[in-house]
Amino acid sequence: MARGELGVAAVARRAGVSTATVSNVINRPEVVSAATRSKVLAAIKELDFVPNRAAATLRQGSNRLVGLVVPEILNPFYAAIASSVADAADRAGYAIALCVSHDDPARELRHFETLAEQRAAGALVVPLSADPSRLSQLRMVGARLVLVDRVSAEHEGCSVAIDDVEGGRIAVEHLLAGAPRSIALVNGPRSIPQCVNRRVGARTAMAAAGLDPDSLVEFEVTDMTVDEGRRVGIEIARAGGPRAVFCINDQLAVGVMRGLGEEGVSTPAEALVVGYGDLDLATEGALPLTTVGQPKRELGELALSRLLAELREGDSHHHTATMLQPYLVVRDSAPAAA
Amino acid sequence: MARGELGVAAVARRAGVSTATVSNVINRPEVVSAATRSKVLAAIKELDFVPNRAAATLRQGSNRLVGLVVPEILNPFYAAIASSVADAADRAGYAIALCVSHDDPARELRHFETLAEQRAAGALVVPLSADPSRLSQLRMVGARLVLVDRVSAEHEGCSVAIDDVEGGRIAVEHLLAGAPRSIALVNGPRSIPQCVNRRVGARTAMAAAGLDPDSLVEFEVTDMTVDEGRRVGIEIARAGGPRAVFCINDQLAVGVMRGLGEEGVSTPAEALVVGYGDLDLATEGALPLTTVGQPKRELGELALSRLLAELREGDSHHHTATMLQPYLVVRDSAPAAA
DNA sequence: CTGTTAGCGCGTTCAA
DNA sequence: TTGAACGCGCTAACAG
Repeated sequence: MARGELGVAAVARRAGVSTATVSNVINRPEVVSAATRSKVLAAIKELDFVPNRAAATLRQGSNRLVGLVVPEILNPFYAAIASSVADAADRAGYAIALCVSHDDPARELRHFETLAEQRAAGALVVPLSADPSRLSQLRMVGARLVLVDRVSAEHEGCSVAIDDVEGGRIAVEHLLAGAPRSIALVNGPRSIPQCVNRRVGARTAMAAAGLDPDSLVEFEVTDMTVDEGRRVGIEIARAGGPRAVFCINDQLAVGVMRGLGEEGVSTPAEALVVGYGDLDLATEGALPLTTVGQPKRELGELALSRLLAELREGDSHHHTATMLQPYLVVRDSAPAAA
Repeated sequence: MARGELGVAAVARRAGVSTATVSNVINRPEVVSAATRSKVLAAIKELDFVPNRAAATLRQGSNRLVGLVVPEILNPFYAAIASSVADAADRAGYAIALCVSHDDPARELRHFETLAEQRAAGALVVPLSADPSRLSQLRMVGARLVLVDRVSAEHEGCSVAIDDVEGGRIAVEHLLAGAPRSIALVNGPRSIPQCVNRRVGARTAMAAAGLDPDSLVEFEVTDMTVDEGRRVGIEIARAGGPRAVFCINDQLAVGVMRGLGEEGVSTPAEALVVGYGDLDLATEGALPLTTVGQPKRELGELALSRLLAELREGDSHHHTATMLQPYLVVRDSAPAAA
């Protein structure tokens, strides 16, 4: 109304029916006779009636709104999740509240509060820390939660993640197929779970090939950037180090390729490089980087569908922890073994 | 309240005050004496009271929620806008509803309806078409609108955009400083306003240098991708075409560099290339691409601040159309003239 | 500074 | 299948 708004009452009057009937036409059209229905719809159109969802929310205790809480939206990985979640939410008639925690736990907490105040039906969250106690505020108002890209034994609810161990494994498995003298791992800080897990996978692949996991030549960088990668690439080249390099992300891989190249070690002729993440810079062909792809779209879609299922099923719902499988994207930097 | 919820009344009882006082503590703390305030805050904490914004919205006619309607969130340009808008909204205590129209006008329209039903206070929209009539639904419920990255003479409201003409101009101006024999423009479809505007700027720069704008050697591609750019790069190289190339976006520029390179034309020694957009693939150093940078963060922040100003000022607000200036980011693909 | 009261618009009874 | 009436939780207006 806001502009002389009148609500269902006005529509009811106009259509010569009761407010309950108008409500039914909007929410359960199948329960209203075709004749009344079209009368009501006509009245709605004539009056430019816009249902007030706040009233419905107040009445029903929950809004058709789901929160999407991510650490960062500039990161293409999260952007991809947001994109698929937005699509799926759209189809289901839910609005999505974008919450960017920006690596700030306080901000994340404020977002939970806001979602609770809005009586969001639920939230998909990529939590900053796996500490589940922070999520209690949301549960308090009956919101359902799905953990995305993280798993937590303590989390009471569904979770959907991508198997980083497997990703590390297939990356190194692929490199080993080239029968290199030795293999390097360019890793990020151990404080990042992904780095830990991908490394575990890498070592698993070594062991599976009958090699000593400790023979993996490890480099650890603080910033997982192209520049750091380049530095490591130069170092590897000068030291005559491994000619097969698994980088924990694509930025590092790009840098390593450049660093190697600057020292006269060409890819893939003299060195193989595998990245991780399948960023646009790889996808769009900026660089022919062999990398580990992640089912980002499925991740988002599945997360939302788990949430909706929980909403639908209520207490009869039983939680699931899903692990999606990454896949190898073979390009020139590490071609398939002959 | 969803879990035996009781609302302000319960808090009021617990604190021994009236509901109005509780409301004041929440919304205008400065109007309540320190003593009562702390009593109320204590009660709120003890009861784990979570204000129900739906009720407030119902009462006030508008939610502290702004819609962000973008064509696509995977596009890093829009992701950057989303990021800055999210930050700014956060600071202002607004939630943001992410609406991805995905190049589908019907979906865009549904988003407007949803925002209207949620009684969003306003929306920042990057419209699919400049047709302003589609926005009426939102206005109908009193929502304020700010147009982002588009201008429309017919739009009743503020707008914030980036000056693409100027961007095209500085790009070609920079190339001209290298005193090339001639200049190529690799453009996208004329149906895209950005392509038209950047071209205008390019021609302006030609004219300003005393050259015939028609001497600009133009290539037009349908898909503005790396692959298409590569195709054009090869074509330019083989034809012995211009050795200074302005590409309408960074993907094309990357492709052109590659295509030229494949034909033995090296950058920047034998050819200069300038892109547009300053995508991550450039920023992160994947490729040392000289390009036109855009103040994306400012764009988002300013858009939201215009919206908030309009909300604050009400009818005394007067609309503004702001044009932000792009800037040249000089890297190796077209270094500064000696 | 604080209390009282009257709806905001809708979904849901319950009866007809 | 439809109608009448109630109240969800909150805030604006006014009274004290």
